[in-house]
Amino acid sequence: MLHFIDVILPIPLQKAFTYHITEAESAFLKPGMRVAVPFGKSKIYTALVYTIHQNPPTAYEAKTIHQILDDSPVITGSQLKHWEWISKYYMCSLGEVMRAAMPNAFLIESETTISKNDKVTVDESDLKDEEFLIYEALQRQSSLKINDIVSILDKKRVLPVINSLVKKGVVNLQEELYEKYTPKLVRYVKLHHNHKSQEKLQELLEVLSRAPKQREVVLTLFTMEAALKKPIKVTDLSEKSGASSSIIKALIDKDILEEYHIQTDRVQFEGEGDADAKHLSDAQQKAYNEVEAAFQEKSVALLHGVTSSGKTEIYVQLIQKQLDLGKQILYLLPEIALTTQLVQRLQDYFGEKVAVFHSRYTSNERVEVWQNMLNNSEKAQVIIGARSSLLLPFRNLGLIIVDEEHEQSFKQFDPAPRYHARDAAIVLAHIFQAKTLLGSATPSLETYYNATQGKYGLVELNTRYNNVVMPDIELVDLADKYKRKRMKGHFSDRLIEEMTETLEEGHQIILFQNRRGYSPIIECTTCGTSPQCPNCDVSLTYHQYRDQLRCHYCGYNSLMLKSCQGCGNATLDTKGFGTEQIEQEVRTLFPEKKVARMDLDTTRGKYGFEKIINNFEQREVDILVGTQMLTKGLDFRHVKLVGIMNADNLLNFPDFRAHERSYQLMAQVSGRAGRTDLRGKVLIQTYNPHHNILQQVSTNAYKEMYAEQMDERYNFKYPPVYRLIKITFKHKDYNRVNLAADWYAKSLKQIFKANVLGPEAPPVARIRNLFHKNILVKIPPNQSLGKTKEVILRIDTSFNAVKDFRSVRVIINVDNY
DNA sequence: GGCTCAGCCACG
DNA sequence: GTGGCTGAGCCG
Repeated sequence: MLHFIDVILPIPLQKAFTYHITEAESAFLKPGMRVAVPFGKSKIYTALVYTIHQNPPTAYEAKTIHQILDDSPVITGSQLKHWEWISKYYMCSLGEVMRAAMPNAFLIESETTISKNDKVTVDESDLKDEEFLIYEALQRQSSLKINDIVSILDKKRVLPVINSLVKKGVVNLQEELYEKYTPKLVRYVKLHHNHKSQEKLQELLEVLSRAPKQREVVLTLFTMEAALKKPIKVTDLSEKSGASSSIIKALIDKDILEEYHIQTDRVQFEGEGDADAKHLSDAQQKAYNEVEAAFQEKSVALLHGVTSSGKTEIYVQLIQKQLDLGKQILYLLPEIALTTQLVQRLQDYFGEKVAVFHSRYTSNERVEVWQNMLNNSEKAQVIIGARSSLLLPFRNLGLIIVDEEHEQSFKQFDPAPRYHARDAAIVLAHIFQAKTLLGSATPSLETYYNATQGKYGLVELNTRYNNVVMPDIELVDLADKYKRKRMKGHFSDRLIEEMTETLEEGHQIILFQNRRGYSPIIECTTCGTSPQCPNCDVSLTYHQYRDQLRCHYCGYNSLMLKSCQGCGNATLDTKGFGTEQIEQEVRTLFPEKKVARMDLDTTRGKYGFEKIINNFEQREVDILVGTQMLTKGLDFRHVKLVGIMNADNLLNFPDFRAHERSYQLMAQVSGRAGRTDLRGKVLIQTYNPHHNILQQVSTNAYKEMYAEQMDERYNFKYPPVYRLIKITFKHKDYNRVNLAADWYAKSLKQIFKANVLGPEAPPVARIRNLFHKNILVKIPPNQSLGKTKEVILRIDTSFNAVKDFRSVRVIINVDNY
């Protein structure tokens, strides 16, 4: 009997790949183990065993695997089930899910190295110039990597040269595999076993009487061992005894001390772990009870609690309950809200049981969390993480909390898998028969819809913790202020008054402007031309702090122009404004106050935003200017005033969710005001003070907003009433994208008729020199989502059969909102 | 003519 | 994803 495995490879291919294995391997391998397999002409990749079977492939001879990498699965069965759902629902390959889920260190790849063949005497005249260069380099170095050769020859295509050398027998090729994960080893010391007996010890101390420093070290080691009763780190010994590492090394070299290594976790917990959970207020207790009651009947519940209502305390109670039942908890947050503040708080309650997982972790750190979870270790009972932590190997999940449920950053856009963490969380919980709690002060329409339809339980929490009053929200009419010349730059007299007062009282201010840079458009007042990005169809944004023009789509940048490229006049003017300009104006208005800016440009780097948040927390900054980053579940205690510089560019955003988003954004920023005993103040500057959304924000009328927006969604057939699938086409040839998109749309329309919109060019029709076109498929409530996807896949297959279309990149985005 | 580069295909 | 093949374009 022949044995085979189908494997998942971390590449975007739908196909299954079959390899031949021996009978012994077949008995040993289990789904979820990693194997190294040859793929393509020379490379070796990490693959995951998917199925083990006895069906030989008919069309080809299966290759054999290179080696087995694990002795037990690194992927659990429930994980595979979840991956399958993601791959099917979001129309991507299992390989793409695998790539997103697995820490990089698990995905070893081979690297080709070249060494010289000593068995052959080389006739140097037989070598071409390039071949000789490599031959020469090998005289000095025993082996070369492909990259080394690229730099020796200074060109990209080096493989033909190498192949020719192999043919001539001058060199040999090896494929080397590297295990990328390196455990962190900590050095420990103990007394060398030669000196363990009492008499030997006496002897030793006498010998050392002439080396007081070394004697001191040995004595310190004894006291430490006696006091701590656990292994002694070299660093600790050095610190306690005041001896330098060279003294300790001398003792080790003399076989007086013995060093050894213990593998340790890179991620160490810091919290106390014994803090008592805060007592719930009556309102919180009531909400907690209602959540529990909802879970009796439904597997998902929405906790709709106004900003500062103390949702976290309720989560803490729910987590404690699951821990008592011996279950794991996943606490999902938008990436940016994963600050040390919050993690610290939870570690104070749950100590070592808390594990954190997010994209700023290094590959090695991720492997450690992964391993802890596979072992169902005590250290991985409460997982706090961003979107991607959904893909971890849970063993015994009892509850998933999705906090700030409305955040759009839960949806992954690029690359595939384009999953929504909230929805994928509900499916994951279902696999474990666990519960999901969605929390938000401004729930997304689709979630609130599901809650009102009875699909989810609904719990409302309307009082703020400690009975802090909701902030007072005032709308400022910009048209009127400009007409009456009450503006200084982009600040109305009202905003300046409130700022002055707040600063005098010693409180802090947040200013919100949803655009980074200094100004989004530079325009020549003589001829009207404005500098455009050479690769994208957008105008360049001026960034003053580097005196640069930058494209926010492709990263292109150039120095700020001195004069217009069109007419040569030095009559350049700025249009529109971003965070930089606001920051600058604040400095002029309040020169003695400290201002900081928080946007993509100031938060690059591993701890970029944490630094800004901490500075603000510590009150080293009085005024914080920022983009929507400010809204994501950050806790600032001393902010009294929030200013929204211009609400209109939010409201006018070309997207069916613009109004919903604007409400959420403004309500969330407003929620940052007035945390302590004083009432917060929010000023919203706008040209449309009578806009319904602004009225609803200022009166905190979520339900009105919901009802009105739902009306529009019904009328215009948008989610949550209809579902959406967006299909994007990209190609560097304008005509080809158009033809391809037209063909695709025509095929779709034959089946879905008027529910196919487009093809339409997006507002920015060219990005990185690729032209874009979109088709939107709307799916009515009574139409099967699964069937719809089948039709799309069928059309996609025939599309790819057309030779001219194959090179057009097609991106299918399910639930593209 | 020979070389390089881009586009396209297949990979088990 | 990546190497190999093929045809188009460019310099000597």
